[in-house]
Amino acid sequence: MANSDLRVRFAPSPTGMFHVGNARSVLFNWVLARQSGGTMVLRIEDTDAARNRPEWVQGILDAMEWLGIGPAEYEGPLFQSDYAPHHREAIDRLLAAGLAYYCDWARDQVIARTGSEHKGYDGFCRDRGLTAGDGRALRFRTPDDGSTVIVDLVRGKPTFDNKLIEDFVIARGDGSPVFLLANVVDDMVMGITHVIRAEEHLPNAPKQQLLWEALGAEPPVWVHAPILVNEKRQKLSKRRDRVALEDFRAEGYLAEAMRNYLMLLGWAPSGDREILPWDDIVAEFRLEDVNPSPAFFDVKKLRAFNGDYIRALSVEAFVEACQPWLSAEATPWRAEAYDAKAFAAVAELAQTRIAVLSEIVPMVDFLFLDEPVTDEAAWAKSMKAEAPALLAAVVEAYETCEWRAEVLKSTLEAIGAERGLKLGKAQAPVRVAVTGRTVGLPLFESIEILGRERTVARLRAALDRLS
RNA sequence: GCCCUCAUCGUCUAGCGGCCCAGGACGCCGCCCUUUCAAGGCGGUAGCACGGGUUCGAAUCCCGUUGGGGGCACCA
Repeated sequence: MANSDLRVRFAPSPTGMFHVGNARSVLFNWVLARQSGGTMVLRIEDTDAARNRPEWVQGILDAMEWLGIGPAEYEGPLFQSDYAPHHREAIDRLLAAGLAYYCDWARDQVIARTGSEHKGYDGFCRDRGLTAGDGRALRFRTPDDGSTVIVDLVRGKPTFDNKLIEDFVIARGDGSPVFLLANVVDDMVMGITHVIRAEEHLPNAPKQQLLWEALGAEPPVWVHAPILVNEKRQKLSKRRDRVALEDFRAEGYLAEAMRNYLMLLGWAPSGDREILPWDDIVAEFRLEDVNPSPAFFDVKKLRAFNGDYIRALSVEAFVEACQPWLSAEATPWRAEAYDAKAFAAVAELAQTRIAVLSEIVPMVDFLFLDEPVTDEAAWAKSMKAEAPALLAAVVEAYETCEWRAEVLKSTLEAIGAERGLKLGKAQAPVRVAVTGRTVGLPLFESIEILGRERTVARLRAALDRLS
């Protein structure tokens, strides 16, 4: 699609958390703008004072930047609150055209009148000729017959019976515009041609299209992307589910993996590929091919993607990527104890063993801790009857043998063999004594890097504990 | 309740009337490799919701049923 006139927008409200659903929405918008040579505008919908704080806005900008959508990639940020004059003007026009009227019925009165919470407003104030007044909201006069058909790139042409669209509120009793109106006016003023958002907005589309038409403008093309659901198939919620982009980032998910995974929810590239270069995704993505049904946001699969991305990193890049977790204030070891060279030496071995970057900490902590954190279950499982004698023999040998992984291995192998133990069995008590765990990096390479002094000391400590 | 919407392995999906007794990926299970654990390799498990049509032929088209989801504020 080459259409440099295309203008899309990402319009989050600064509610304090950028979640994966938001991430997918920006990505869809941005990809479409990018591949058409069009423009994406970022509009912060800050009209609700209750949920509007400067740091939340920064959070949106940061999240986008992390995803690879920096300031140069969009127009804005524009703020809805700056467009109040336009909202006012639109309201006046609708009023003048007889398409809007004042109504003093509050929600609970509407409910009392119809006897149901879900029947909705029935147009009671339509012809009461109310003028502007304190507490009187402004309602839009919707058509009595016909239907409203919206053009939606992923869903075809959803059709709504106008009779069923109530005369909805466009301005509150205090005169302030409501989302339905403000959102439309902003899109009109900003020249938006394609409104790409989540499916939860689908029911708003006919109302908004009616507004576009009433205001004399050509409605946009709509795109209602399927919502993301949890394992119980409910819409992802920040209260219930793990959805904050920042949390995934803090846990060590790579932005590249995240955006690749997100784009594959509801869409698939050609061929049997899933993990593919971002440029390929940008080139191939088609909104028309997006599956309209809700998609489960599967963290397990995201994790698998992330592991793939981690393994695809060069060792240098991997070392670099791990730094935030190794030098964080929360590391279990003292900051001075961290040894960059030692880490660089084991990095390659660790790279295939973690799926999210934060897992690097328990993987290498034994190198920087004065004493390893001993997992008691691991200890109980590995320190069997033959352990004392075996460890004693290992101490003796390790005090003098050449300090190289191959030698350390063959030495232990020989000691094990004397006792009828294969290497797999013989290494267990040594591993627990040195690293505190039953699983981890290849043992002899780890020991070589740890050094003779510390290794022997740990073996001795374990021996002490056993006696 | 009303409106809208969706429906291929447990999950994400390929499939757009014959190439499909349905392909890939995640998960799960085996085997190989192996210094634990990973990674990697090989193999396996499992699906077209149901019922009617249309057609020589349907996962693919139509209708209905069932089931899922979203929405129904003077929030956004």
